[in-house]
Amino acid sequence: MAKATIQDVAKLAGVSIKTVSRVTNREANVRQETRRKVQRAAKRLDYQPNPSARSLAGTRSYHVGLLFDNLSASYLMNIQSGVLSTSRSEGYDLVIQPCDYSDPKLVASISSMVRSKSVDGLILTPPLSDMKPLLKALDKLGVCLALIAPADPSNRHRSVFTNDQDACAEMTRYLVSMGHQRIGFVIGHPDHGAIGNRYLGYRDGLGSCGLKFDRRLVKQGDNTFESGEKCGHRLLDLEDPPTAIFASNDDMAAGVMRAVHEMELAIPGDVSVAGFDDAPLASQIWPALTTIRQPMEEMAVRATEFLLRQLRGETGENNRHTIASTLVVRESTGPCPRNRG
Amino acid sequence: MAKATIQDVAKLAGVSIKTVSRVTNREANVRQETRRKVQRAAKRLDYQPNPSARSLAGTRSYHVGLLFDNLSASYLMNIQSGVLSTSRSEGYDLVIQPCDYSDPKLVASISSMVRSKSVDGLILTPPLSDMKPLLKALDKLGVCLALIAPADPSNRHRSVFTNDQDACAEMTRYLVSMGHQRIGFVIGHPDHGAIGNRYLGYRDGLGSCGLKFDRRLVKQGDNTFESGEKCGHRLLDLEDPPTAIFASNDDMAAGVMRAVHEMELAIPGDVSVAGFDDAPLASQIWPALTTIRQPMEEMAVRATEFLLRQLRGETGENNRHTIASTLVVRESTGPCPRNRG
DNA sequence: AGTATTGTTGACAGCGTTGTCATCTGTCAA
DNA sequence: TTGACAGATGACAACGCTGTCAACAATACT
Repeated sequence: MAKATIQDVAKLAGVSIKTVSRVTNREANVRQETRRKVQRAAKRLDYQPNPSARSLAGTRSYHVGLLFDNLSASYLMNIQSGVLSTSRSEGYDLVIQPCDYSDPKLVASISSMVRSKSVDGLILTPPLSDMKPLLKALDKLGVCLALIAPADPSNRHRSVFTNDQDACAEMTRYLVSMGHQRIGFVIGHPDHGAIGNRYLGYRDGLGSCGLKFDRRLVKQGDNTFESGEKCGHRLLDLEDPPTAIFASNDDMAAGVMRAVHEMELAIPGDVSVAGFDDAPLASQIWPALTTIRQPMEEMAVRATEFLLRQLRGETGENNRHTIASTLVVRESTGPCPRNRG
Repeated sequence: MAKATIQDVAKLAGVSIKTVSRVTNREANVRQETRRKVQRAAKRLDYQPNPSARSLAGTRSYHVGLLFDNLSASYLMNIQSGVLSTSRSEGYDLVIQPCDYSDPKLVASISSMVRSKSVDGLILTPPLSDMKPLLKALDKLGVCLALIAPADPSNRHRSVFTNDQDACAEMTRYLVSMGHQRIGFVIGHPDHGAIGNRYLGYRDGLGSCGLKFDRRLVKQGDNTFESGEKCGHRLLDLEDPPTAIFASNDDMAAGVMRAVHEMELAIPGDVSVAGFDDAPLASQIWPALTTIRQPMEEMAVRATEFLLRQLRGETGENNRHTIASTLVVRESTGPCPRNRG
């Protein structure tokens, strides 16, 4: 009942261990018949290559790393789940590395981790996917990279994007279609790349509806609930407050909702609130949040596929993949009060 | 700049590789002076033992596994974070394994995973930590185990508990102290062990306040938001509905809150709502949820320490560790309406 | 027919570490 | 002084696999 090794399979199949190795690694130049013989033997013995031996002998570690900054971000579990299932299914193992993006020694500590764990490739989530010095250092180390939602669609690295900008333009147009003329916006963390595109989408949306952009209706948040609450208050305290507020993520939108409640205003009766992400929170809050669903897990799957393809040496022609985010209308948005009966 | 190996260290220190190995593994019978010489050399070369070589040559894999059932549970990130940092700091690596506890082939698939990844030890979260057949199978495989929040405090495995029962009794007494006489309760998923203790605590609390227990005020949920909403409606539809509802976790409490909102009742004006966990949701919802804070990350740290100690062969006298959960009063609970002005 | 080319297979040497066993040193009792 | 013994160190064979290279078979081209 001891674990079967490559030797056992070779003996049972009547070939050399090297041939078994070839079959296991899907190498070319093995006769169909031989291949099948080996596969049957492997199956009968429930053979599973020893990862340690593989990485010790070979040049690859069969590890991919997932780097993320903020443990508490609600979407991380989804990303992790996508990366995990995809890499596992291709025989790779996942090494998880939380890190602090504000740490001045970040590049050094990640580099050292990459070397000591010897990962073949790395998947970066925002805001790490935007840190040029980090990317450069990792390139130099020779690790393959795949980026999730970087701000800048440079072609140097394989990246997965969502159409943040278009989706936000759509959300804005939707709000306008409900009669809102003064729409507040809460910007996300400035270092968190792709989230900046949401602001651009907001402006696009305003523009395409012929509404003039008003700088006073835009406040700077930092992706946290607390910052959303603060910005919400600042917007509602304006002389001519907005009738709708669009926040760059759901956490901040929830913060805005709290501000609205604290002012004893009704949602969406007095103020409509919209978010972005479709975090679990969005549907569990009252009233349920109108938001934009970003298929995080799918993005992670795509990014991992990108990475693995690259590790296999396949030179895909396309380095970028865009995944559509979609508007989800729930209860937190409604007609503009001034336009109602 | 290539990675230093044990050979390099041995040469620099002027000893054999075996001695370096002894020092690295803190083995006995090495002269102080020799030990120091080796340590200096290792430091100078930034030597880090190759994990693959270690596990290939030795009997241990330096991997601990984390098994969990439900990817979406909000506390998983915290658990993972605790396990990760603790095991990493002791030179162990983490292998994550999401699984489906309702899968009839669960035991088989986990066993095979344990063998193929060859983990030295495993940390189980609910409801996996309660599945006797699984525990038995893993015991037979010879893996060390540490359980997080199992229902049954058997002494066979090292486990970490919270005082769910006491904390819930306290919450119940708190609600009674606010004048509530009819307190509804939403039970958690029946397979999710420790959560059952919360129901016991609720009954304890009622008892210690001299309130009679009313079976009609108790509804069975399954830990999800949706089940909380459903139970909330069933409770509020009673002829003599409760003035406070205590749900076994925050997700269900949020569901109850939605039900209350849908009935156009005020929180806590008409109905008080309380939860358990102190998930992020609890403080981001309006009104912020009164709940019980369960220090998940700390539990994970303790469980991991347990496991690592066991792997090191230290036979601790105590196999159990209890961590205190604490009441967090926020805005969703208030005086009973009938008792007010 | 002979030669070059391509496809298929195996022998064997590592990869960096630990486990086993042998060797060497020094200490202590007889 | 000798022998016994524990402590300290090293030589060397694994561990299970991949990479390299050589050998051979089959096919295509002169």
